[in-house]
Amino acid sequence: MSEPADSDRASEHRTDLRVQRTRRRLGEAMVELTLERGYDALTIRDLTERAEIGYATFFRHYPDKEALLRDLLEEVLEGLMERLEPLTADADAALTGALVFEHVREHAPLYRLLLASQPSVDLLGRALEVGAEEINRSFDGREGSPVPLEIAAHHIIRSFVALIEWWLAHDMPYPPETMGEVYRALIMDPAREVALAPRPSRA
Amino acid sequence: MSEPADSDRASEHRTDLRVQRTRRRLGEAMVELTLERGYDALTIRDLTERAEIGYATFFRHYPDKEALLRDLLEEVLEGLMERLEPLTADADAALTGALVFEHVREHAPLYRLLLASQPSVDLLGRALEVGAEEINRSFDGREGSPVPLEIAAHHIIRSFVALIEWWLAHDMPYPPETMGEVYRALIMDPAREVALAPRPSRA
Amino acid sequence: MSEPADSDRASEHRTDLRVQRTRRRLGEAMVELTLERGYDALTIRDLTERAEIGYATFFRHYPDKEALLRDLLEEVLEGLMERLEPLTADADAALTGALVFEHVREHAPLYRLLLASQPSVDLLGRALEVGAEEINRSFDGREGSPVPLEIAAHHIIRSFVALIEWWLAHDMPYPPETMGEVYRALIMDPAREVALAPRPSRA
Amino acid sequence: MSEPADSDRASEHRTDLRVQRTRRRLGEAMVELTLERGYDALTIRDLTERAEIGYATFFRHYPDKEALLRDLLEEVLEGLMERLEPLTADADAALTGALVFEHVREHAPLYRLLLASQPSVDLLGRALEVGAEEINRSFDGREGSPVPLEIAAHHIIRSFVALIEWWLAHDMPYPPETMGEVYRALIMDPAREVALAPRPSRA
DNA sequence: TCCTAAGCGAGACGGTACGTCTTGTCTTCCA
DNA sequence: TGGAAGACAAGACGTACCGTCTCGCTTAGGA
Repeated sequence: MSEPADSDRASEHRTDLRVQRTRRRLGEAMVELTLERGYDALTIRDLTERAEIGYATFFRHYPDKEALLRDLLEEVLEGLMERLEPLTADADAALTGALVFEHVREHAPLYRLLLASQPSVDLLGRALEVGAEEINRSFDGREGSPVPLEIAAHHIIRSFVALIEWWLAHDMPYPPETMGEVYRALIMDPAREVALAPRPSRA
Repeated sequence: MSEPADSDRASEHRTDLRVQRTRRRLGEAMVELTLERGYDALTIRDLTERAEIGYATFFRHYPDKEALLRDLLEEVLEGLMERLEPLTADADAALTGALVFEHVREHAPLYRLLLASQPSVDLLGRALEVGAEEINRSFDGREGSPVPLEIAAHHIIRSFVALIEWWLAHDMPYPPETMGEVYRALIMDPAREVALAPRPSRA
Repeated sequence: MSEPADSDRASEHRTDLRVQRTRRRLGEAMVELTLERGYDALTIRDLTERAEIGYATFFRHYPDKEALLRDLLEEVLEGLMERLEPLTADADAALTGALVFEHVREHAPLYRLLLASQPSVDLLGRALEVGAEEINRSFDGREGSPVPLEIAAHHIIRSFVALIEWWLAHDMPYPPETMGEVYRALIMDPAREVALAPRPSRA
Repeated sequence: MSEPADSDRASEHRTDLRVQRTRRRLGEAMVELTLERGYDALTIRDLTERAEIGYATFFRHYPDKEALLRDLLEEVLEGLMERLEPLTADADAALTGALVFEHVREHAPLYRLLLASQPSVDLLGRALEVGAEEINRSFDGREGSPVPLEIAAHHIIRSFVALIEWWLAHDMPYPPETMGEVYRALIMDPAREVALAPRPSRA
């Protein structure tokens, strides 16, 4: 159940079992090697040797290293974005935050990959800008305050990710629920208070 | 006058004026090209061509691309660290924060370079860990709270940098003083409250 | 009816009509493409595309490009060798020569293929050495002369082929009979005179 | 004295001693390996390994394998063409022929290379067509005969080369003078007689 | 007439060579 | 004599081709 849908990754070759096996091996090699030696230092030859496939075969599946990375992260990034959406003004921050941390824990290797490869290919960054914009809209129309709204939105998203990074780097020492509380206390509640003067009652 | 102390950068060639000229040109080329095309995409050949020096000459001054980067950023990173130190529990957050933003504005190109090259060579990251540790120590001994101290320290540092990033990316639309206030309201005050004293019960 | 005996070409697949069709198409593609672009430049993919058969199917019939070539040329080479045999010392050179040119004209495409592929796969060369040896034997025992017999034999064969090459390259501008005469006058008669009898002193 | 002018081979790099060394090594490797395994079978990697230079270095000197071949053969082909020119109707065939065989003997390895690479890159063939045309012109205006002039010219050139081929393949068993006589007796005199009815007196 | 063996198209795959590009070292040349 | 120019080794990249293989579909030709 943890790897249910290998089916929809890339556009072609969907049916052949060999194709799935090759791509799975490449993905595993990518995760392992990126965490061992860093994304940039990886050679395509390294990947194919670790995956035990032919060198040229790599290019039959992906045009370059980054394409494989995207393919691997696409799914988890979508999952993250879905769970980030509810971070609107009114939702229960601790709860929705905890759900994100749960998701991170379930896909820890891919999240580590996402963060380790961030520098070269800023997949995360571009996704987060979308997220920030969304929060910006959801807050919009509320009463102003000393802190501009767009700054608050950006702050929420970036600080959240920094929290995730810290959590993974320290091997998830607290449960997702605790991290959700931390998120609410340290990030979401202050942002609400400061960017939207009267904090909406959570009933 | 603006760049008086070229003296201590690298180990050799200290006296020759040509050496200073060569390094200055390389530094300028690095800043320009990194902002144009990204740090990773830069070739040493690109740098030497833009700087109008011989290809091999580069290696007489720096062992690789990263060494040039370090040389350029060393100074500004030190300046940043100095201004980050006062961010202890009791200092006036808005004021000390504003000083940091002032420093950023004065060295905007180098800060852009610092942030643009962040992925590949995490100079900033390692510096910030030191900063976080420092904050951690300055907070230490205080009374506990729902948010672990180390998380709060990490959060303060990272969120601050994210704020700087946003400010630079949006071409510094607010004055440093305003940004200092934002920093205090959005980051420092909440962190103090939540990590150093039992938050008032919300029930 | 024009190609009745496709039966003995290769060892297997003898009965199936589809096999014969596939091989015929490959042969035609080989002839066309070699004359268009040269034997060496041909890709097996080119052949199968022109022949409108599957790529892998090629290898079900021939282990490599050269095997197809051999298969195509085997028959015509045998025909050539048969017609070269009578070129002994005493036969009527003009007549037997003309028979060879007739054979060339009848199988002009294959002879062009033979000559165009000569460099890479010296089928012709090895066949001709056999021919030269045969002539050598047929001349043997005759009286010596200023020109060593083995040289004369080699000369007869090679010059003959050069004549054929010229004739094909210029689109057979003379009838086989004329070429037979040319062969006799330019090659065979002089060789006889010079290798078999003491040439009259020119002093 | 046998290899006096390495200086003018290709267009650039003329002065550097390293360049000359590299090219000399590549040339030697080309000659050795072509005679060992054939021109077509040669890999650029083979050449660079035998020459003990880096793989990529090859391409700094020649765009491909054929360019190296041309560079090597340019000089000797010119020498051959010069010595082929005097083969006009009136020159002393045995003498001028002998000069060609001398040239071949002096540059035997390069001539072997020329003949071994003939298939793929018909340097020789194209040169010889020029030679044949020249002979054609020099004969022209003479009285006709049963053998068309253009055929005779082609025959002279091709048969001569076939003679050279035989001589090299059999390790030059006769001296150049003898081969010059053979050439006159087997090729030139008959061609004169048959293509230009009254042979011009040589006195 | 059916049914079984085969030929066949499609295409994934491992492997190898190519020609290009970049890095860092080292040598040659020149001012 | 010291710095600029650039040749060089090493090796990654992405492309092209070869020859092998497996999977299903179709079809020939014997029962």
